[in-house]
Amino acid sequence: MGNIKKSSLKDVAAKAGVSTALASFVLNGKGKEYRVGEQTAKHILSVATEMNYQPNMAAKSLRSGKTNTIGVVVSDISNPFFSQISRCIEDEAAKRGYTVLFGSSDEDVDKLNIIVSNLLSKGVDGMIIVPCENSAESITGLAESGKTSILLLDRTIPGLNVSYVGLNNFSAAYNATVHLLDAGFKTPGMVAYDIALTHMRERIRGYKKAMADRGLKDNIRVGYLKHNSVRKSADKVVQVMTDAGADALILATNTISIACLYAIQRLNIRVPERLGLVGFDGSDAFEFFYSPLTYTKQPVDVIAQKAVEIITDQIANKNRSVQSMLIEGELVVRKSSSKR
Amino acid sequence: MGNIKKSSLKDVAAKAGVSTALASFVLNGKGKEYRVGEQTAKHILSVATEMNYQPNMAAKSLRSGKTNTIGVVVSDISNPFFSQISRCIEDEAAKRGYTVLFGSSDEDVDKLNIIVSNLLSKGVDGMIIVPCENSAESITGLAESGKTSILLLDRTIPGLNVSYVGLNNFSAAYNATVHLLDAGFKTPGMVAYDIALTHMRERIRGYKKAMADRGLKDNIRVGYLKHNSVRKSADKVVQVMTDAGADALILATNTISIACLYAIQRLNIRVPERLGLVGFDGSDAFEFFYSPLTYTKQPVDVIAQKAVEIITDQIANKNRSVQSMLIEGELVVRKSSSKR
DNA sequence: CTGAAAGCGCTTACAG
DNA sequence: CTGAAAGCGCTTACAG
Repeated sequence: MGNIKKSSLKDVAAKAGVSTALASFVLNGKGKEYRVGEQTAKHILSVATEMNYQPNMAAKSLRSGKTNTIGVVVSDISNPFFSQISRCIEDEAAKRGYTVLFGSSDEDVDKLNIIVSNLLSKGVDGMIIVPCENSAESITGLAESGKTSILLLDRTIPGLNVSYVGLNNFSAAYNATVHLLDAGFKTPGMVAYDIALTHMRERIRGYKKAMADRGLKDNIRVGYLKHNSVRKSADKVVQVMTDAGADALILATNTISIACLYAIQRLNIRVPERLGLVGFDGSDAFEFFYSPLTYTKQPVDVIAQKAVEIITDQIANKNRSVQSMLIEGELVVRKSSSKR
Repeated sequence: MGNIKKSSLKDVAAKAGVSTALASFVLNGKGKEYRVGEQTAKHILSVATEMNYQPNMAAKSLRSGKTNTIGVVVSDISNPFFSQISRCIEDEAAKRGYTVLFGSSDEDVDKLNIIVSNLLSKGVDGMIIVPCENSAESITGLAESGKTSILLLDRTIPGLNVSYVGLNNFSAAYNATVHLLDAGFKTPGMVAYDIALTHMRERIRGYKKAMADRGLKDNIRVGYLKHNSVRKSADKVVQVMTDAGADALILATNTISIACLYAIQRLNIRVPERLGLVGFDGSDAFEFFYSPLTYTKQPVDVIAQKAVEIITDQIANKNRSVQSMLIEGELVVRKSSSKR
């Protein structure tokens, strides 16, 4: 039992009767490149396997300046949207030989800064960041420092020339609104967050534009939930908006959707008869709500895939070539938005 | 822009006009211990801040043999139960100065082995592992190698003397069964997975024991879902069990619960009139199912907290002192298990 | 084709 | 109270 010393490159080299250089070449698959004898190579490999050699990543990193690690800062990894996207990022990164380090900012700049700073210490080769409110300054600083590659996810920072992958929020909200209008609803409103982040702004803008395009400028109603008391404010906002005449609601995020469903259940409002509904992101809860929810589905796998693709590309090519990409959402139509 | 060189300890020391030793002591909070002059200490600290010094973790790890990192291997981080527990682990670990590295095994030994091997390379100080089927051998090997501290989560490996934190599955299932019987159901059955893992075995054992204690040995019915086609097999199993006379079901995991709810909805079985229900783990979906679900709640935060506490303790004390802990679940009673 | 050696950034006995 | 120096495990020019 216990304390079996891990074998080092040196041990392997010694046992194989070669120099550490040779062992290193072979073990890193650079045997051909450095024209190591085929016999020698095979021998080294078998010795390494036999000794159960595990390279010490700390040493590798220290020497190479690369960690093959990317940091991912989301809002909260226990939120279904982010846990799904994290899982996809993990898989996609693994395919490319990268390990992922996660952190949850809770939409708080201070936490975000601490996480970023830790990731920097860990020497991540790049970071995928979901920026939170008031994080523009520190992220800009990070980007300009050139210490690591950055890609923004889900939301971007206007004016900052950094890669970004996210949903086409504008069109998603636009389409949801048009869908409700086409289904016969007259005065759809939107329930959003009281935050100034781009994804939210774009969703609101998409809704407003659709209303304006249909000549319903005067019926635009946006209700704002407080980020730190979603459930409570949902009760109020849903009440206020329906009282004011909204006959349908576009729920601007996953969490907002759930919170509003609870509110609607409590307020006993009939869906879709008295209130049409379009949710965001999908959830098992949407299926079991008595009137299954129509919702905008984000292709999480595609988003994750593109994000990892771009960031690893950036890392590999050392090019600061900024690439951004908007992914189109998909409207999944169900009962909650059917007038009849 | 670009390529600002990160400042090293040496840079800080040079600028402060001291040796790297001194700088190292002070920056690691060991100034007192090594009796560094207070002036000197302050000066070093301010220079470090000014230069925005970030220690290079790779170098620290290489030198110290510690990474202040723990690896966490769950089944699937996008599964709500695991994403929640991961989040709690992250927070709890951060409090203690540890960073967490996650991996998802998908209940597959090969994937688990790859992840473990990667974590070992990364030099994690300890691992929290949710063992999957057939992983007993490799985990035993890992434990015996003494290369890292291990704690098993959610499930354990019988006969392996390793720390373990998980729910008291036996009593959770026992209580759920008794609850259904007390509520007036006569022939509750259990829907479980076709796997031999301890958490599942214990839940089944708890159910059977409760039935036996109530003299209902002959009415014991356990239906097994296939792990790789949960939804499909749920349709069949629910049908078969109700046909066979089950008037209530205990759903043995979160995923099983959701799958069975879909099946019940499709089969149009009235809950709780024709079928009483107790789910597992909690979910928003449970709330919106037309007959809100009674369920066994796992205190995820406590489980995560204990797990991190024990593993960090093990790491710090280098003691192989094995500690195990069973956490009691809580039955949240709702409509789905009320006869009237 | 192969080996000896420098050096990545840090910590820590060891001297003073 | 402070400094010079070894060494953690690896990679990679540089010689041969």
